[in-house]
Amino acid sequence: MARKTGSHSKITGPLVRQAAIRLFARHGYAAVSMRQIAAEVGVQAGALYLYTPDKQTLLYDLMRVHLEDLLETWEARPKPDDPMAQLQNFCRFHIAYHLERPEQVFIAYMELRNLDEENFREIERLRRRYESELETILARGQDAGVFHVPDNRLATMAIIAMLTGVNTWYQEGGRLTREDVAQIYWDMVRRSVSAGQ
Amino acid sequence: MARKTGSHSKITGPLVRQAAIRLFARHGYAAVSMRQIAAEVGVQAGALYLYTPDKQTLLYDLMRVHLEDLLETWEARPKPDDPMAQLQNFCRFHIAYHLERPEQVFIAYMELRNLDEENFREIERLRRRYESELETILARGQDAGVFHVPDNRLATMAIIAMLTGVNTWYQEGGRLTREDVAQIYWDMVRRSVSAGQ
DNA sequence: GTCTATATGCTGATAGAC
DNA sequence: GTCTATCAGCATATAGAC
Repeated sequence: MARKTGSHSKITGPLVRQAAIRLFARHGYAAVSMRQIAAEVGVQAGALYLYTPDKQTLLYDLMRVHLEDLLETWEARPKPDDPMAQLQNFCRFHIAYHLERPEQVFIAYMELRNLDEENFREIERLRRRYESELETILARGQDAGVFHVPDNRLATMAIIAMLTGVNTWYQEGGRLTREDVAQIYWDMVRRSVSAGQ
Repeated sequence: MARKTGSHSKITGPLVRQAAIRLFARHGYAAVSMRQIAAEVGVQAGALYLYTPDKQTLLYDLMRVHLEDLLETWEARPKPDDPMAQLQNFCRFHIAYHLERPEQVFIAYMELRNLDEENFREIERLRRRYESELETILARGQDAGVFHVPDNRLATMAIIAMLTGVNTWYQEGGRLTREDVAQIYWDMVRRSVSAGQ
């Protein structure tokens, strides 16, 4: 792991972030020491402070960037016209995006309580922005008479919890591909917001 | 917080468990020290070791007892005959039981990675036993032609994630009572496993 | 840009007095 | 049953050499 002295600032920064993601996801923020992160990167602990002012900011930045990327990617995605296609689009996007980066997703959910109050508020603001994207789709579909949802806010939370839950059990190379899973979940979501039998 | 010297073993044990639940749920296992737990109880740190051999076992016991109580309470509950009523029964039970003890639920989900390998296996075994209760209900309903579920295992995971998600946003004394929430979620679950339009 | 060395303080757990 | 005192180790963060 040892690395020779030299100029590496352009690559060490990302390596620090990558090592922190791996270790925070596996052991938890509080259980991981700056020494462990440094060892993973191949530098001494002191050198980390060239790339982050402190451990707390390192965690906050990981979560903030994750949520900003999520929102940016979603917003850049072409949007279908009708509500049913919009909901399908959201479900497929959510599952695909979250399965693609399980460690960041895990950190963003599990380490909220380790954020400073101010950092916590900003992360929650970003999360609410994402949730409101789905809530808007549901509201429009409800108005159009396509969806029959007893409560928009609850349906939003229920669907997001259901979709994000895939990350807790999905295993690459298992019985089902990501597309299989996305298809099956979309089928359940579709029926959960459609008129009952 | 200070407490006078004396014989309190019958109450101190439960108080230690209660304090650990509160603190682990709020700050996370790794971030909580034995000294903090002791201070919350009103004893010195050394006294805790009369009630648990070590910190790891304290965590494990909290999670194990929580899951054992969950299973025991579920198993003692009268079971309806037809699959639709069984599913409704499960949904209402799950939401009610989990909203009643949010801290234990939180710990049981968030602190899995802080368990020793052996302890982890036992906790996972208990969780699987609970999940299989729902899976069995879905399988029977599928056989009876009442449910139309594309994949039993996935539907089980999807429904449990959806129901447990209530704990992340529900606030006592808010817009909706627990019964309102249980009713709305049951409505969505029912439609998600019924034949589509 | 990275290193070594260090400050200051907290950690889990134990020993022995009362 | 609880206390005080303590061990040995690791934590975050910084200072200064190269």
